Formats: sequence, C-alpha cells, structure tokens
Amino acid sequence: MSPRRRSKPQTRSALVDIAARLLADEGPEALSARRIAAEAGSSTMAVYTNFGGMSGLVREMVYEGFARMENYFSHVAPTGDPVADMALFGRAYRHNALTNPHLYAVMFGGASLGGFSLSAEDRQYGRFTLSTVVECATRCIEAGRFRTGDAELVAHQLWTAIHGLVALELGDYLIEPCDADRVFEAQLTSLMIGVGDTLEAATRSVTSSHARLATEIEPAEPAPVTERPAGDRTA
Amino acid sequence: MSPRRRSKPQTRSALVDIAARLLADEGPEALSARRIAAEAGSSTMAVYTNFGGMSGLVREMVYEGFARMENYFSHVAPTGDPVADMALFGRAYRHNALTNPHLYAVMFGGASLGGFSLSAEDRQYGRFTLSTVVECATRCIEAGRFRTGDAELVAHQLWTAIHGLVALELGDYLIEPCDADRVFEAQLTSLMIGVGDTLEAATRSVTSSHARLATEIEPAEPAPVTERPAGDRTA
DNA sequence: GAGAAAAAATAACGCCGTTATGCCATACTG
DNA sequence: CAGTATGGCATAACGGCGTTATTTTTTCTC
Repeated sequence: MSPRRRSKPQTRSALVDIAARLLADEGPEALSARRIAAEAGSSTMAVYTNFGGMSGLVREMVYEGFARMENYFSHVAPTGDPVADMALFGRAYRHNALTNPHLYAVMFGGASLGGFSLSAEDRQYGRFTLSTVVECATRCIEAGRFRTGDAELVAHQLWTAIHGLVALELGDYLIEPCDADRVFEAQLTSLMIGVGDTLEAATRSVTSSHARLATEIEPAEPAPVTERPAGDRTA
Repeated sequence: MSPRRRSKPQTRSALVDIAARLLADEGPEALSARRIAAEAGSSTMAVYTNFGGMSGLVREMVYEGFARMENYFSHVAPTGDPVADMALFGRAYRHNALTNPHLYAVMFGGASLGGFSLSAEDRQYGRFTLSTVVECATRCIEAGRFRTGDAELVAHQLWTAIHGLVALELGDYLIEPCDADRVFEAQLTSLMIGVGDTLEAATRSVTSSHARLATEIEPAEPAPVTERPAGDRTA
C-alpha cells in the first residue's frame, strides 16, 4: 500500500513520533504496537526490531518526558532570589505536567503500559533530572534561607508535594481547576516557610515567581521528540 | 466440575473476595475477568451479570479502598492537640497506602484497569472520605494554630503532599525506604509550620504523633472486604 | 554481482474484555 | 401443585492486544 520504506532510521523515528502523537492526543490507551505500526504504514514487527517490544517504546516515551522536563528546568532563569527560583522550578514542573498530561501519567502514573516498568537505571535517570532543583536548594541553604542543611531533602519535599497535587489534578480528583491553583500556591508558600524561610520572605519570593511565570516558563523550542543516543534497550 | 451454585449472592461476594485477594497478592495485572471467574469456579459471565463488566468490579475495589481508608481515619483518637491529630491523619493515610499498595494504586494511580475510570460520583465519594481531616483542620484553625481560615485548603495541602510522597514511594522512585521516611517526617513538620504553626509547637505535635504511631494506627478489625449496600452499577 | 546479515512482512498463539445464545434452576402465578 | 417466566450462569464466539516463529525482502559487505 505505502511506498517501500528504504532504510531503518526512518521507520524508527516515525514510530516514535506517531507514538508520541497518539499518546498526547488520545492518551495511554491508544498506545498499542498494532495501532502505531498501522499508523506508520508498517507491520507490528517494526516495534520489536526497533525497540524490542512495547516496553522499549514506552521507555522511549518516558525518556522523552524527562527530556522535556529538563528542558523546562533549563529555561528557568535565576532571579537573584534562590527561594524565588525554587518556586519557579515548582511552577515549571507543574507546567510541564499539565502541558503533557498523558506523558506525565506514563512517567509517574504507574500505568504499566504493555507490561512496562522502569528499571533501576531508568529511575536513577529520572531522579537525576532533579539535580538542578537540588542545586537551587543548596543555594537557598547557603543564603541562610532554609533551616535544614540537606538540599536533597528539600528538593524531594518540593518534588513529592507538587507531584501529589499534579497527580490528583490530572486524575480529576481536584475537580475545579481553581481549586488546584489555590492548593498549588498555598503549598508553595507553606513549603518555603516550612523549610525555614520567614513568612515575609517566602511570600515575597513566591509572589515574585508567580509574576515571572508567563515569561519564564515557556521553553524556546516546542520540545520536539528526540531520540536517545544509546543503543537498543530490549525490554 | 464444581457443585451447582445455588443462589446469587454467594458467587458475587466470592468474586469480590477473590478479586481483592488477587489485587493484593499479585497486583493490578492479575485482575482479569477470566482469571477471577476461573478462580471462583464460575464462568466469565458472572462478572458481567454481577458487576456489568470489569469496570464495575474495579469500582467495587475502589470503594473498598476508600472504606479501608475511612476505617483507619476513624481509629485516630484525639490527642488533645489538634495539630498532632492532623499529623496522625497523615500517618494513617500513608500507613493505609503502604499496607494496601496495589489497592491504593488502583484508587489513585490511574491504572485504568479494564477501561475503568471514576465517575463524578465516585470522585465525590473519594473526596468525602477526607471530611474527617477537614474537621480536624477546622479545630486547628479554631485553636489559632493555623494562619489561614480555609480548613479545606489545609486538608487538601496535607492530602496532596502525602499522596505525592506515597505515589512516588510505591512507584519505587524513592529507592531507599529510609529516604521516604525522612521526606515524610520533614514534609509533615514543614507543612504544619508552613500553614501557620510555630516551629516549636509543630515539632512537638509531629513528634508526639510519631510516638503515638504504633498504638494508634492499626484499626481493630483487619478491614474485611465489604459489599456496597446500593444496587448494581453497570459500567 | 554474490553472499551474509539485518529488517520487515505474514501468520499464528495465547491472553484480554465483551457479547450473543441457550440452558436450567429458581421464583412467581393460577 | 403444576406451569410458566425470569434471571443467573455456561458455552462459544468476536475483535484486539503483546508476542513469537517463519519467511521474505532489503541492505550492507566483500
């Protein structure tokens, strides 16, 4: 039916692109090897020769998701106030999740698509993405703004708190979006105060981060689908 | 093969029991209509006549999950310090999630088993379970311990924060359990401070709740599988 | 150009949720 | 008490899924 596919990398990236589009447009249920291959004009076997199975393709999506998150993080410009930067990272995290909801669900929702589950290496890769936030927490601590000396702990607090909000938000447990917004803002300030900042300073920082939201949050390019440099990862 | 089934309610509760056992023992992947029916010695059709499909049976699991959560909540005895009570609710929430990890994943993980998704009514039911926590937050506010006057907001902050930790914990993103414990304790104190309590009072409350953990957290009965009183909910 | 190696197509296996059909015991009805 | 109808369950089938074995095609290498 379709013109003959010439070489290999073409079909591989085509499969990734189509999978990403299906995931974004129709959600995780639409991610099936048969569907993707049919949409690419090839047979189901292409998924196996290129990714070693469905789980390999899902892994590609997960890594793409972390790349997008890292992209948002890298576009957070320092404001001079490390606590405000911290809040900006929180906003970037939530913005990324709300922009790519289905992708985020695959990354953290434990959707277990096609029997996929993250390997220890994958999890380490995911946690590595937060290193930028850990560095920011270190700056906050060095500036004497936080009570604790454990930057990683603070980063994990921010991460888990925002993940919880976003997860329930995406699962429609927080029905009205304004609810989620209010909880998010309150959580941000409460966290900054709770880890040691003063009420006034934390409020100022979070408010300033809110003001910078529009200009800071969007990355330059529209986060295109990228391929991993390393070799195949058969499930 | 099996002796003739006499009446209806027997097979129904058997299906629920087996489904709950399969979910707890082998995880969400083991929850299939065919498997459950086979384990019950009946045919697949029993799932449809009793629950209108797989989604109905999953819904039963979700309601059971909320019942267990409510059971843990109802066994939280007031300590006299409302903020300590608040921390106890947080501990009860996490304890329930870690005790029934697969059930918790079905409730909030968006696993989308058998095309199941919560209806608006279901979500409302889930949020209603938190009303106990909202009342506790009200007591905290009336005691002048919290800065805000919005008890529901505070309850949602606690909820989302702990859910985020638990979700990542169950997804093995927080690799070492001691990590999760540390983040949980820090999150609890940070939240209590952040929403308005003083450093000393919050630390005292959270510490006292930690001391009460062993005796308070376990409910009397082992949370048996119950049936919903209402009629069938065909998907 | 010929042979070797990689990739894709075809077809099959076993699982899934779901549905249509028929049986048969139960529960009403006269 | 007999006859009937209702409804729960079994049997079997349909389409779709991930996966695998086999065969065919392509592509690279010598």
